[in-house]
Amino acid sequence: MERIVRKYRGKGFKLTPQRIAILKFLEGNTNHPTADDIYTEIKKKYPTVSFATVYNTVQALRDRGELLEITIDPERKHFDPNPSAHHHIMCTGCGKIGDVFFDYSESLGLPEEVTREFAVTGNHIDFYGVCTRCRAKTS
Amino acid sequence: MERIVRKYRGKGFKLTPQRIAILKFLEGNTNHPTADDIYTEIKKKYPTVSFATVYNTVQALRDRGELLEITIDPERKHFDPNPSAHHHIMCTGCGKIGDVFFDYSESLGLPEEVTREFAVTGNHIDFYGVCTRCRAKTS
DNA sequence: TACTATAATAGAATTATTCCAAGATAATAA
DNA sequence: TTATTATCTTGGAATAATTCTATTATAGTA
Ligand SMILES: [Mn+2]
Ligand SMILES: [Mn+2]
Ligand SMILES: [Zn+2]
Ligand SMILES: [Zn+2]
Repeated sequence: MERIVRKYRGKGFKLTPQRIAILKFLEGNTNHPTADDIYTEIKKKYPTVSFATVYNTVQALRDRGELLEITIDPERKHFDPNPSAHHHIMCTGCGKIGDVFFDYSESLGLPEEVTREFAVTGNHIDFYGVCTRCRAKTS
Repeated sequence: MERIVRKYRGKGFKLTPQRIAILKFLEGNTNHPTADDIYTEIKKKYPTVSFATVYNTVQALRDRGELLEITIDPERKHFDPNPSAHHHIMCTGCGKIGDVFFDYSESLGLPEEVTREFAVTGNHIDFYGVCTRCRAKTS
């Protein structure tokens, strides 16, 4: 917690109790929570917290490059406190999202008809699969 | 149009005028339209068409593997009448989505810690970039 | 301790998408 | 053809995710 406070204080990022709670929840979190996941968690300690605060905070973090919005799930956005370039895999059974830490950049050259039209700035791979637990169920 | 009718008739896919109009609009369409794009277009000829019909139809097509739902745009779903495996690139300026026809499968091996947990079934790459027109504007 | 820019909040508004019940019609077979 | 019926279309309501707004509160700073 002290680490978090130290990291953000004095960077123009105002640290309120709600924000600190959100930052603590996100710190090292690899579950790729939704806005509702964050809201539900913070509400335990701050029952009056609002969705507006959750969205405001993740937007502020996103704008500072501290957090990524993940689009792999067609139903809703998921948030990732790890802003380093990496990819994701989602279980088509339960929706669980896992990390894929591997840099494929070297392999992702684009056809000339694409580079003629687009100046490429980034990429993200969505993998799909079935997790261990879901395989156990179905079999 | 006759080709479309021939393709779907007798496959348990009931062909109504609205559906034929949607199929015609999608046929060969590489613009990755949203539900609203489809609705707006069909409404020109069938002013009473509803969003329910648009969504019902794209769902029916999706379930038959004739159409893909694209998640590259965090704001809304886009639909792609080309169900063959391919990837996409979106302009971060105007949102335009282009196709990337290249099979990267060979290069997308996954780390063992991932394959230990997930049985991989598919992948899709989102590329980001800036299109020609947007580059012209900004410079 | 006072000041002020910024944040938190409730709730309304917006937007995308799904659901539902009633009427309409495409496909099929007599 | 015509009758049958499963499926589709439709308007509108319902849901769900996200954003906006006006007001009140407060963190950081002087
Ligand atoms: Mn991640
Ligand atoms: Mn495409
Ligand atoms: Zn699973
Ligand atoms: Zn553009």
